[in-house]
Amino acid sequence: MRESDPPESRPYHHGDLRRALVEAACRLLEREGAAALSLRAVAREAGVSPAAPYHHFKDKSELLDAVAHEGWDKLAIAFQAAREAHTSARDRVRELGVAYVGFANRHPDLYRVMYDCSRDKADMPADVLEDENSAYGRVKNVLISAGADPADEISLELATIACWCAAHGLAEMTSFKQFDPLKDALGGEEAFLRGVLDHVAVFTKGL
Amino acid sequence: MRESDPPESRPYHHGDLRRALVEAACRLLEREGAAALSLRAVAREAGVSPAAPYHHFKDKSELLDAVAHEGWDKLAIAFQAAREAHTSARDRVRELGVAYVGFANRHPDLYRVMYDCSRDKADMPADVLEDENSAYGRVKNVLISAGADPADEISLELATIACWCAAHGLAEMTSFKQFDPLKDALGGEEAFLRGVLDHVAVFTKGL
DNA sequence: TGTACATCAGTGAACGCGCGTTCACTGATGTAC
DNA sequence: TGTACATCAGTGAACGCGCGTTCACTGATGTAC
Repeated sequence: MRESDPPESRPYHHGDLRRALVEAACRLLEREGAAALSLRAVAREAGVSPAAPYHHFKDKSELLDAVAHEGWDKLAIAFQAAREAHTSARDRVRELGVAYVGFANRHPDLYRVMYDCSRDKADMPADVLEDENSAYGRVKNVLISAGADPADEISLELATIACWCAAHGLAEMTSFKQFDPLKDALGGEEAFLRGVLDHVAVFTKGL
Repeated sequence: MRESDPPESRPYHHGDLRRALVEAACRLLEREGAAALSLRAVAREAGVSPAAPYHHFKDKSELLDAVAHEGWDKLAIAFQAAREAHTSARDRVRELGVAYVGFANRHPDLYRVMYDCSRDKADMPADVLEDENSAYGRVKNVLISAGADPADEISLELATIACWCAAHGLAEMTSFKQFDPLKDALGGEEAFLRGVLDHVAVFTKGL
């Protein structure tokens, strides 16, 4: 209801409709889920005509890209917090996983959009992979800072992929209702995540 | 074109339209992907009117369930083959993973449907979880037969979930084009999967 | 400081599309007598 | 063995829906003189 609260107060020109659309999309994702995320619905949520978004995005997929980008930014913040206060290599890798999966668990539909965009961009220029800010680069860096030997390239790549896949798998599956009893037995979502991640180890030279 | 090959030869009554629809759906998944899997498209592929499927399935989601079921059956066969000829606990767990992920890699869109159906059924009666033939039950059994202590219940559950999540994550991500160079360097898809899975270990009492 | 005008960022109606589902129907099948 | 009839498994036309996108438009803004 936010957008229709003062319906006549919004000026003809919006100010920053691009931003407003991305935020409306995020709100919709939380409220109605990924299946409800149509361009028209986003425009509606932002209180604007269905044609308006086309002044800011080439098409629907460009809007989705922006939403995904927003998501990765939010995740980066969650990572920042997790990086502190853990000393052992094992702990740091695990807590990165907890941060990643916890984020996906708190924003499952946003995470879906993020993941799908990455997937579709799978044939992007390779240097994106090496980007410090990409999830992939981030995982690799944590492994290195946790002691992995960067000289053993192939092994490090495989370990990074293993980490990311395990995190992604858990991220998608952690909301299975089937796990609820176990979560309760362990004392909540985070304890459950730590429990699962404690049963996995990643190997590479140096770890 | 299979269905329109002898277009006038098909009798008015189909014989086993239910089966034919499930097979048509699988063909569509391979050929056009999950996004193209509409009820109408399946009927079209089977050479039948859009209303015909309703004599065999309550609605679209019931057809999807049948397709997913078919998928799990196919996966079970792949598992059977993987169970043989590996002796060490580590190898057996890993080869189960290779079989699972390899299947998902060969049939990515079918795997999507299977996974989505499981997800939607997440509030099913709990005994499905314990079903020997469920992916979950199967993983757990391999862990036990590989030496995991079934008495340490919580730990075994967590290890099973860890396995399944890692497998699912890799299953979804293995088709990322970004990994192609590494796959080539290692000598193919299977070598890549073994490489990644070799960098992960699952812990529980007895392993 | 005031005005003309190009540009920008919206509107709202319309387009064609494919979807899931329903409906009244009809052709084929098989069973009872 | 032949026939009447209930039942089954299809047809094809139609429903309403929401979608992405385009279009001609108009109101607001800001810049040049």
